[in-house]
Amino acid sequence: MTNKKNTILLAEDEPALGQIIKESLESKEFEVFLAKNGTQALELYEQHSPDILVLDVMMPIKDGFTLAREIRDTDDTTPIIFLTAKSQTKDVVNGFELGGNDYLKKPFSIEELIVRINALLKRKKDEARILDDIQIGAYVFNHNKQRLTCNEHDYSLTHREASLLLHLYKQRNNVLDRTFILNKLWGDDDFFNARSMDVFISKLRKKLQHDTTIQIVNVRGYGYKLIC
Amino acid sequence: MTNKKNTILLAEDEPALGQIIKESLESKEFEVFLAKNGTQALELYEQHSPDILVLDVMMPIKDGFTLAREIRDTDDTTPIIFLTAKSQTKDVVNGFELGGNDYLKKPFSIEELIVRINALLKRKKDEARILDDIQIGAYVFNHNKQRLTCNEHDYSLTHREASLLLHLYKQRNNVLDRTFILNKLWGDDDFFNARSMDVFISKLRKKLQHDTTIQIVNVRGYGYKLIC
DNA sequence: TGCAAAGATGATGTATTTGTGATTTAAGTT
DNA sequence: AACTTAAATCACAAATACATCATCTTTGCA
Repeated sequence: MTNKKNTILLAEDEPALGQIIKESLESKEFEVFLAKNGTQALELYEQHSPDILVLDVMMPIKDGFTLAREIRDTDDTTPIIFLTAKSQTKDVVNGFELGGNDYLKKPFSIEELIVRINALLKRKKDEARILDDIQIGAYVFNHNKQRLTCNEHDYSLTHREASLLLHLYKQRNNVLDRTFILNKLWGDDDFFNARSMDVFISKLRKKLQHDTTIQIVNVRGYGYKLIC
Repeated sequence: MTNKKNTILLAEDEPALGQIIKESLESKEFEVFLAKNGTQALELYEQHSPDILVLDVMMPIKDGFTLAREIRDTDDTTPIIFLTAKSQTKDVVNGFELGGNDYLKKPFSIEELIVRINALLKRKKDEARILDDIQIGAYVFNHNKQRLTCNEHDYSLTHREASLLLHLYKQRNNVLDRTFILNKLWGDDDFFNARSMDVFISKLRKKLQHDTTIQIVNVRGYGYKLIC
């Protein structure tokens, strides 16, 4: 993926504070759009589709909470961090209920803001990753393309194989319940589907055999565990 | 899904504080396992596989950071909240780098802890949801089962249809780039794949026609936008 | 207004996927 | 050690998915 700067929309009505936060973030290789009220922030949001929003709660014309509510109407993925002078926990609750992802009380350290921004961006990236390459031992598994690659070996997986492997991966090093997976993928955990599932486990094992540290072990009566 | 209590592993060496947090959380319908040091916490973690971890950083025998590092070796999904008396931002940075998901400085309000716990649990649930039912207008879309349902209409989707719809959904109300989707799903954006994609857009439109508020609109030369 | 490029849609033959049966192997139990 | 139940593996017919072709419609622009 391209390695361009992450963009931040910063809404802060106090000019001096806004400027210093902006500069600090820019020095950490973020691209920052600074708005001095909620209305201006909404404009900048629509123009630039920033990666993350840092919103002061108390602003003239339109406050941070109202702005967040408007944005969340159509966009429930872009992370939001609220900044506030109020120390009322009621506001914290309010912020999270509106779909905020973090809440920082003034005064805060810039360092901490940056850490929390990075944590949310990392999460966002991790979530997207499910659609990209997943490392499993020496293999690369792409659920979306239904491919499983290991050195010169390159398998294309069927839908069943790919879904099953994804579930095993999501529970890696833990037992994945037979009935859970049968209900989830086959829709019903009857005898025949269970036989069918056996076959697909078998197929996956064959394709995963080039890295012996990876194993799909059976837990008799319960399910399967992907060890990697 | 079952509606049983969410479980919390709380590691806090100060007995009085530990007890009061435990009771507060229990009053909010959480099931709480209280450990008084990192070693005991690890045992409880392995016994109960809690939904979320709340770890005091400074503890005798084994501190919260060390514990987190051990847990993250095999489990990078269970959310971790650190509690600390230290106000050094260096520690906050440290906490997040170890794979922590939130960091609360003592003294904190119980209310705020609860809000942050709920925010992380909600996120966890949302992430799992990608494997479950997604609402699109009057439809229910299950990417995993490759099904699309609307009242009495019930379609089973092919892998291509399901993946395409998921991508459109993830970018809903925004333009999804043609070449992006071609590279992502077909692996290459040549002429023939583009024709193929047209066909699948067509098939999706047909299956989505029972709710007229949903539309896949073409943006000539760029891509498609799912409006819902 | 007309032309060229982009997009939409239906039909179809080929290739792939999957459920199921038959058979073998392994794991617990008495 | 015999027995019961669960799991593994192979093979194959029926069902399904997909690329591609042919044809038609829309859009943007000269």
